[in-house]
Amino acid sequence: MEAEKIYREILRKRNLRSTRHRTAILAELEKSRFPVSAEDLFINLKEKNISISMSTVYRVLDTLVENGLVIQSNLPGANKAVYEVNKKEHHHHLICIKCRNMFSVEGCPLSEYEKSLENRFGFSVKGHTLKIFGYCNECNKV
Amino acid sequence: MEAEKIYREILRKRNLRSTRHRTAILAELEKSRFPVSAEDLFINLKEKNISISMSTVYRVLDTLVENGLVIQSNLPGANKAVYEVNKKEHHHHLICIKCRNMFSVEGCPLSEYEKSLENRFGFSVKGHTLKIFGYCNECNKV
DNA sequence: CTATCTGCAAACTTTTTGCACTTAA
DNA sequence: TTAAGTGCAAAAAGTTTGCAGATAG
Repeated sequence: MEAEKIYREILRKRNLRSTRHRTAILAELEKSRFPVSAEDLFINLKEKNISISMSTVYRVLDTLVENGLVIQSNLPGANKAVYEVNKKEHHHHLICIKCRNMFSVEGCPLSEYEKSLENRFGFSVKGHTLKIFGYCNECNKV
Repeated sequence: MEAEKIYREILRKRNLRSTRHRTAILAELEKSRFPVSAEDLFINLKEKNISISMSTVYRVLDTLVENGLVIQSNLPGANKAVYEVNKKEHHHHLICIKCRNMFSVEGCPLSEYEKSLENRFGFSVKGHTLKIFGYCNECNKV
């Protein structure tokens, strides 16, 4: 149960109570290769015989998002949110328009661009999201 | 009624019937400085005494999106979609986290980056969305 | 012990759908 | 004339909330 200790630690740092559900959801997000919806989480936890309700899933996700542990985003066309752990390394997403999987890529080519926006428009940049759409390596093969 | 002719033309090119509602929604989107929700459109049209129902707004938006005339997107945290005309010039969005307005910026710094993704991951890029969050010029002044 | 978390059921918001009627071409 | 568009009301899908009971610290 090393992993569980880590989550308790993370939560404690933010003055958040560490509950069975919060650690379970963090663990679940941590091990997922790509962002998942609230319902995905609900189903995954149920499969592990963790008893939880949708309202708790949403409430836990809300607190985790508010505390910067989790990132919430929306795919165009899908009218539900997806969630992923906030890896502190800034990253972006490759989204396959065939299999709908979402992959993370580290690194970011935008810092120069952001500076230019501040100069041109007086817009002070606090962050950004970049999503790249296309066909993933697997789907290209087919 | 020059403008109306233009929309009829645009629709005809795609083999879409030109209806009062389609041209009205296109016109509405065209003149909006930033993306609007289905409900915004509904209200704006009602204010102009154009009789329309929400289902028609959604159905019209769906066809316009399918035919590439309109772009649909979702802001994280807001659980509703927003729509804008698809200006063929590729552009990005500045989103003010205070006043929530969304501004368009032309130009794009990402073509080199996209090539590198194709090389590194075998991911064939078909498009991307970039949203920049921060404080707009107005909100910075306050 | 007590503030916080949780489950349930109900409410709310956004979007979709079936069907009868209307309209563009 | 007729295939496509529309309004209405109802349903679906996603998310939020109030409240009574459970739990972490």
